[in-house]
Amino acid sequence: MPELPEVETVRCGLAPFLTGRRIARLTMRRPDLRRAMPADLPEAVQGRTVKTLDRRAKYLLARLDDGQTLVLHLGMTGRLFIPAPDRAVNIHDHVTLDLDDGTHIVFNDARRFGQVDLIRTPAELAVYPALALLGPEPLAPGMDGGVLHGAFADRRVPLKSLLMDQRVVAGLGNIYVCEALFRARLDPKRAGSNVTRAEADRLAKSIKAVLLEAIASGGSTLRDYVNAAGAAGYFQHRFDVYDRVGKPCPADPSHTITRISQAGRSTFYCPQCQG
DNA sequence: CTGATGTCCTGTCGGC
DNA sequence: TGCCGACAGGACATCA
Repeated sequence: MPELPEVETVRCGLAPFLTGRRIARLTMRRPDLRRAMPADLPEAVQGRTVKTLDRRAKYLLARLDDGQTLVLHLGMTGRLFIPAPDRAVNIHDHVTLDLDDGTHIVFNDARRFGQVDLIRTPAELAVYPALALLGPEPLAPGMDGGVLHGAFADRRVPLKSLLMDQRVVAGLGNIYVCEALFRARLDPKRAGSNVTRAEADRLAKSIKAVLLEAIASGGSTLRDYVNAAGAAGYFQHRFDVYDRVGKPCPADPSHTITRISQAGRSTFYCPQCQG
């Protein structure tokens, strides 16, 4: 579900509530997500104070005062939010957090593709596989066309798949890959190795632009995503190509947005503009 | 190494 | 209205 802009929106919304607060209680209502949560998670974090809530790619990292890191990934349908006072407990509320000031936070994930894990030490954090293999943050100052061009060299994989690969650039998913490729007017089927430096520059700028705009809009809400307060984002109204099969191309209304399948996922693009 | 496919799980939507 | 299949924002394993 949530790609980088949605995760960043959640982080911004929850950080003020979590930062400096002590975890009074963590409740595991259902530990068997895609990977099981550690059985001793509640005891391990109880009484600890959250120093910061950070984001790496699509992962949220709550740094605790004893050197532990609580890792959360929202998968496809995960939500992390502060429920309204009258909200009833839902069967997909897998973890709840109670903070020392009475704040209540819910991790809800219908499809259970998400992840909640505890990294016990900084040393363990440094080698945690899911994080250690991640490529550069797309919004980092150093992430430019040169980085992409280097990562694309000798790769015959299509651009779409390369950008979905979290080792190439970390945090993009199906929506923003499609949107960035359209903005850069690049064919999703193009092999990485024949992308020029100028095209890579264009792509890097397009990725940054679409992510920043999406973050400014509070992310995208298709089915499940909601921000920290449980509200929907707005960026879905500004998609150029994603989920717009048969609709006119925003750049030239005489063209039609088309859907193809790449690596088992839908790709939306304009065959003329991105030819 | 590559690229395609399958898998985890539940919900929703469109078509009949 | 009800049923059924297709599809869904991620990440990873497995296969040829």
